[in-house]
Amino acid sequence: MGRAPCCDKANVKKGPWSPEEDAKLKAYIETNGTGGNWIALPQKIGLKRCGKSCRLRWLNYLRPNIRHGGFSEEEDNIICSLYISIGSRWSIIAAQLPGRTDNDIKNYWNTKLKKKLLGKQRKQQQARRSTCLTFKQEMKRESENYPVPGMVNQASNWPLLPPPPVMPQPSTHQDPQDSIRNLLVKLGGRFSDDHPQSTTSPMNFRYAPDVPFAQYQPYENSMNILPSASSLSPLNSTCSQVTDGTTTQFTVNDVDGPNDVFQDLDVFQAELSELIYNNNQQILDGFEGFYGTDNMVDGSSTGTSSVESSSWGDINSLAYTQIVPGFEACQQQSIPQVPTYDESAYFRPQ
DNA sequence: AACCATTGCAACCGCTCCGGA
DNA sequence: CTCCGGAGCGGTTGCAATGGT
Repeated sequence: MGRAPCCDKANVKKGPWSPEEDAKLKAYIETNGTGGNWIALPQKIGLKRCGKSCRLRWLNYLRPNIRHGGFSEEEDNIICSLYISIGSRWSIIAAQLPGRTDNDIKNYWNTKLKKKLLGKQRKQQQARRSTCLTFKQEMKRESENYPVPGMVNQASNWPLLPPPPVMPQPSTHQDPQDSIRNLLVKLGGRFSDDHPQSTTSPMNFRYAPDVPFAQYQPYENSMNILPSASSLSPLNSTCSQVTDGTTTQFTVNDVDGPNDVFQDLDVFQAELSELIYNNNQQILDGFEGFYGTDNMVDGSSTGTSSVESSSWGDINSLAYTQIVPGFEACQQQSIPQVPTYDESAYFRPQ
């Protein structure tokens, strides 16, 4: 037995709103307000619409000061940074962009922003792939000379690696109002350096909207937030390996300890581009496919839904593959069903 | 010009949260 | 404390507009 519908589905109109309906709804709300009861509102004004539909129409379209389209670079940055830090919590993101609705931002992300970012990445991947081909051939030659039955990517067979890419350095000035950080704290988030005693993971921030403001709970299994790419040098991270005979488990450690998040908003855009530029095709394809968070970093369950896992997995893949050299290789080794990827040659366990 | 594919956006659906009884 | 109903949210769908062949 399901829940009773909020309205009589047979007697409500669906689909696009007519100008007359818009005018009725707008006039009533501007005069009387919503009255705190959307369900009853359509009957009051003689609209054959579901209350939820009225609410949506008002919030997304009729409400004063609504802006549609024409997102600025600054807005792009805010959306990206918040998406990475708090995921697809569109209403929270929208709250930081005056005049924007959650629906608008959601649509903008899904239809433009994501593609825009991934488009850059694909170009870079093509360039990088050709470089990798050389290493692939090297590896193949070497494995033919020194075959190890049943073992792939064993450390002793790894080719010498090119030096890691030079990361953009953060600007030296410290932005006094780290707006994103402040926002997240304001929303009830937590940073590792705010609560040193709770550094159970190297980067243990997670936005926790379900936790009342200032009541922080440990999120030991939570997904880690993307730290400033430049604040975490690839050289300062290690990836330890434990093999149980059937699968290989990797753990990412940042030897520098807890890291602040979003150290400098000014370099965010460059960093984001850098992140995306430097990811492999498999992670990229994760946007269409799926990587659950259960397969992330420590392999522990996060308790998130599959849908949520997908989002966080995607974004955190982007983050970690940049932060930790060879993170993609970690992923592939702990997810045996994922086909082997040539660029694993870039990773060498320490 | 016609057809098909893609894109963008408005709207819907179903779920969770939350406050009041 | 439990239940119920409304509000709010995020994912998904439907369709018109646009672009490509």
